[in-house]
Amino acid sequence: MGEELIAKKFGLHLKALREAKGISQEKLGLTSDIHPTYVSLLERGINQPTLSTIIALSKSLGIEIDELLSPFIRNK
Amino acid sequence: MGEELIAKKFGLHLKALREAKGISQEKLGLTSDIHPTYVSLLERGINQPTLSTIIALSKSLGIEIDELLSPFIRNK
DNA sequence: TTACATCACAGAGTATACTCTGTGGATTGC
DNA sequence: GCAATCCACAGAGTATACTCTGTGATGTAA
Repeated sequence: MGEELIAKKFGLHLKALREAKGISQEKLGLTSDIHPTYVSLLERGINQPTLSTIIALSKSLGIEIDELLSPFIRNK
Repeated sequence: MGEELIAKKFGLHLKALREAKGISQEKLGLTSDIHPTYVSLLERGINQPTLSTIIALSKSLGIEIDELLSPFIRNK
């Protein structure tokens, strides 16, 4: 799987999870200490997150890491 | 959790998993298309991986992502 | 001793993750 | 109309992820 596809898949899933929680990119940025414009970059699949970003986002969304990364885990 | 601690935790776990499989950093690097010296950097907790690196490593180790990231997931 | 495997580590370079400021479009409510 | 919210996006800068080459230390086996 190419890196671009990985970023796109992650971005779509992140956006879906955020919208399911009913919070804005700005609010997610505030609670996760990630710049709102970078949340936008992630959701559009332009950049891919590092481990600490993944951890910060899942914590801020109130979910476990394996839920945030479920598109990349079989049987989920 | 600080970024350094995250990198250290991940590195120790990666090393344990790799040694459990009985393969060298060089071999893991070959099959995952990650430079062997970078595997060393990751295991020593100097750098932290991006999502695509996490995916490549878990694939190469023959495990799921949530097993590679289990130190950061509750109830695992 | 020699040879080989494995790894830590340095140093230098490239790619990209991430921040910050700002602009503008689309929507909603007053 | 105006104001406010939300977001895409540009552009520039800093930090760090990642590659590559090389050296040396350690252990093990012939």
